[in-house]
Amino acid sequence: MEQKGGGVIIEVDPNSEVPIYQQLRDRVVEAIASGALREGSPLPSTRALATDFGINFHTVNKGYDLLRQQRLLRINRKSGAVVLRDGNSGPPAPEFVADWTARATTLLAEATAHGLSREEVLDICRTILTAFGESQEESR
Amino acid sequence: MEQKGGGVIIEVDPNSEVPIYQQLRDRVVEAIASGALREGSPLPSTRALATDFGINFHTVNKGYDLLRQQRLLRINRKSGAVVLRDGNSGPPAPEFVADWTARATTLLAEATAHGLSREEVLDICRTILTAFGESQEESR
Amino acid sequence: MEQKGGGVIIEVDPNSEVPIYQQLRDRVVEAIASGALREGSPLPSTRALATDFGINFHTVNKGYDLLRQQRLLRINRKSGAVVLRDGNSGPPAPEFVADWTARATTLLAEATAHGLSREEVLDICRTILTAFGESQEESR
Amino acid sequence: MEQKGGGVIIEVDPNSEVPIYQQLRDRVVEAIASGALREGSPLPSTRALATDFGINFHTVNKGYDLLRQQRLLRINRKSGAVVLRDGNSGPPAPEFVADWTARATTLLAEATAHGLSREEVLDICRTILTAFGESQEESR
DNA sequence: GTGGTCTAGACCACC
DNA sequence: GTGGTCTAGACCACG
Repeated sequence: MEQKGGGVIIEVDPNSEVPIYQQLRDRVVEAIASGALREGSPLPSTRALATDFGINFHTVNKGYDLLRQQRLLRINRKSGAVVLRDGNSGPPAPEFVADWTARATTLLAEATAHGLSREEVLDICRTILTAFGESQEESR
Repeated sequence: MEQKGGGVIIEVDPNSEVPIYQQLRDRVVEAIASGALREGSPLPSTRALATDFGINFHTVNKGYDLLRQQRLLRINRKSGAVVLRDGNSGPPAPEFVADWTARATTLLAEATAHGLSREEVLDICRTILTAFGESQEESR
Repeated sequence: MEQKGGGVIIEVDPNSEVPIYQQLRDRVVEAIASGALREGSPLPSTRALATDFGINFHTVNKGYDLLRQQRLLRINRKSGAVVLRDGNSGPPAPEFVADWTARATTLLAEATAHGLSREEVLDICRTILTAFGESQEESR
Repeated sequence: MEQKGGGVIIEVDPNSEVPIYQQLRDRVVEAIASGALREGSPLPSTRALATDFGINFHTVNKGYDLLRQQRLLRINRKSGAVVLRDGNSGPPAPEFVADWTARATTLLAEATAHGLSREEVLDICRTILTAFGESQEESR
């Protein structure tokens, strides 16, 4: 999956533990967060992306469907898949925040239990979020 | 699963879509992060916890096994399951940090894509981590 | 478990003191080392292999799971179990080498303590490794 | 467990995955291979070693028993545990060689499957065996 | 009484 | 059809 400029945005690892459709979803979410994809950006057709990755197009379909369920993607028969929202499209739904907080709690607990200090965890998070922000600047 | 003081530490929802053994793992990790469980703390025997939750002991076994794989639990034939480390047991393995950071990237991307600002995300993380810290204070 | 050519690759002894799922893991590892199984080779479905061996499919599952944990097997819902790597799939992870060396130290110490000389031990190792290499040649 | 010279020979890690009695056995075998312990060398009494390690003396007993089963240790009520043989006490029993070769096959297969080449494996084995030999020189 | 192993059989989700 | 999950119940080794 490539950008107009030629930079490859998305890659998946067929040998990874995590299912391919899940990887696809994750990479698209990250691309939206980093600004590489924005509200209204078109995504490749499922078949095009499937041949691109050398995977079954049902797998791509499933990944897209996950994104649709999360209100990040709109899928039309004629216009294909279009990014439905990005970081600048307004505040999140309250139920999303609740669900996300629960999942964040588990993830942060894992870091804490393994010995990362409060400040180390926050530093990592800051670094990740800053990287998103900088990419957004660039892509404007 | 209860503490000496009588407070229930861990609960599991058999109707959730996330597997029971996974929930068990998550709750134990959170209990370690919050200080409710510490290095050396004994966990209930698989059979005892199973009857406690009204689930099969194999399910408990699988959850405990996940924690063992993550080096958070030691399982002995005689002494049962014992917490192997907590937040004060020293720094994490480098591989863990790398893996955790990758997972955190995806989770933070999700928040960003849905419209949470950098500061909002950091505030939520701070709140969660502070709650862990305060619980640890209490349990001293 | 058989090959196309008809040769039986894997056998398991239900009366051994070593657990069946462990035997299964060991035999698969040896089959990969000898070239009988290669990167991409499909393994029988858990249920099929179970009836083949006259054992329960949960036991096969556990053996397959061990191989998955060691990054030797990929398990998909649709394509079943597939060998993830073999001797020609690139160098090992450093952690693996460290862990393996520790285990090899104990095993070689055992031979030395029982009176096998340095050269005798190396000869046995050479013979085993050569047998692996020859099988790989044949299966090309 | 210490030598006359003061050097600690044996240490066990209570937090390891591998059972303590197994670690004890492994360390004793390695000590014999390296020449730190020789035919006739006395081992500490089970109770002394147990208090030394801060473990149950039954655990030490079990470790010693494994060594007795392998004809490496003789246990008398009055004279305590004595090393029964070392690398210079003559050739091994044929059945030991057969059993050892089978276990070595599995271990070497693991290395091969993970990508270590024949020569790399042999180099590691040579290094380990050389380290044993050099220690034996020193301890003469 | 503990965990470890194995069997048997059920239902689910996915493709 | 596949694997994933859960339940139920059995026997063993260990301590």
